[in-house]
Amino acid sequence: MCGVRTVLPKKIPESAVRRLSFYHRILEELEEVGTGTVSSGELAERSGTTAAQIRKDLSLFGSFGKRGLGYPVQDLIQHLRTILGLDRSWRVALVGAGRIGSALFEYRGFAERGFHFVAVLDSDDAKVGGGWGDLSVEHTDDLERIVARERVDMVVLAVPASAVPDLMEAMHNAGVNAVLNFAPTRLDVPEGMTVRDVNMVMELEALSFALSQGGNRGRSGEGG
Amino acid sequence: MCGVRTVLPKKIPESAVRRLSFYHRILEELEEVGTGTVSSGELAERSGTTAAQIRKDLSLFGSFGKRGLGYPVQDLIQHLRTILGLDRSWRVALVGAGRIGSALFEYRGFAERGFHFVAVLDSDDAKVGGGWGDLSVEHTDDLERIVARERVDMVVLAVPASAVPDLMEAMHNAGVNAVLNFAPTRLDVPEGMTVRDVNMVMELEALSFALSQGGNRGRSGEGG
DNA sequence: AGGTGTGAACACTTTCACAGCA
DNA sequence: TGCTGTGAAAGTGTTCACACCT
Repeated sequence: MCGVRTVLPKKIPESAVRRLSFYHRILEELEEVGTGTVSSGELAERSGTTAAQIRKDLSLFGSFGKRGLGYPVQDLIQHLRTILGLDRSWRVALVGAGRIGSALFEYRGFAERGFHFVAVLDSDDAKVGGGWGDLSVEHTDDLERIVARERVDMVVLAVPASAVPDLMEAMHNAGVNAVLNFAPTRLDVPEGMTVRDVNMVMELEALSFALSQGGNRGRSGEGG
Repeated sequence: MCGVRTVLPKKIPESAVRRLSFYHRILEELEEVGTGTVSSGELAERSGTTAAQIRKDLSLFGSFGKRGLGYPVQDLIQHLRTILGLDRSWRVALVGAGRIGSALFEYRGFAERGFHFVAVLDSDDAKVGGGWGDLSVEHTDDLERIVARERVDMVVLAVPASAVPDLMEAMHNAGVNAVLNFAPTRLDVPEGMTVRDVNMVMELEALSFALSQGGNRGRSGEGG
């Protein structure tokens, strides 16, 4: 009872979480190559941040390194998994069976990381009943029931902006408190729910801005 | 020569650009309803920020409002269009004709905003020659030629991570300096090129983190 | 020597508060 | 009076620098 522990009494910057997620990915690559230990300097080089940043980010959660040596790759991966909640699998419902929904549904990257689709919903009667892999499309009217039945942890929301408010309420009632939103609209987020927005048009507009303004060059991206 | 001008001698926070993009969208909705003037307070309410934030953001580019009144909706839209580079259309090449590429290609939201696909590229010979709308898929080996021929302004990059480095070099040589990257890897961005990353798995991991950590609730999203 | 962990300095963003114009 | 535009204050995130451990 005095090994390294994952403590968390501070508030964690949004940006730090994104970086941790990225470190995790890089560490997995290192593990595959058989690297046993890695220094913050080397991780920095590979992730495009600074060594200090990495040490700070990790120190938000505990002391995982050995002075003079660096971080043991396998241990650190395991710690990051625990921190990020990747040491379990997540049950995800896809709401919106359109083009984007379809692409997301078929994208293998999600399942690889432990995010599994357990239901597909749409409000279009013509789509309801259709087969998507092992699943068949159900009606959004039944959202609450489906969430309960499938023990849904998260929703991927790929519907038109106009459909969002009603669905938000339904999800809230159903006890869903994590949503990945592709609708180009600002959600009214109830207490206790976490929402992340992915808005590809806005990303293109940021590029358009950069090209138009001449300045503001170089990396400006984020991890949407 | 003393009307409102769009000045830009400062450096613009990344976050401000994203918000401007969002204000623009809201203003268009207001215009449709026939609103002539809007105050920073009202815009704040609709966009989920604060009035001060909005005034600061806009003041980075000029003085578009009238004291005691607010901002004239139509004028402000026009100004934002100019600032964001949305007063013209952009020629976009899609590199990577897989599932995600396909969904992006068929997504109407891009064209509505003036982003037009003018070429589709892939490295898979089986896909080359296939018809995508009016376009036919071309080989990534010809990237430089295609960029020149089609006067490509931006690339949407939807390829596996392993293909990225070579393509980055080709794009750089071709003079492309805006890339929307869907590959889950950190690009090495040459001077003068702007890259924005969209990484949906990382977004899910952020949700996973939020659910796991109990704390850190409420909106945490961004505009991907 | 080598590299972590961390308080303190710094830089950047957001919020406040108010002068000034319609 | 109402609301913008903006310096100054507060807050947040990043970088520095060094004590400390191996």
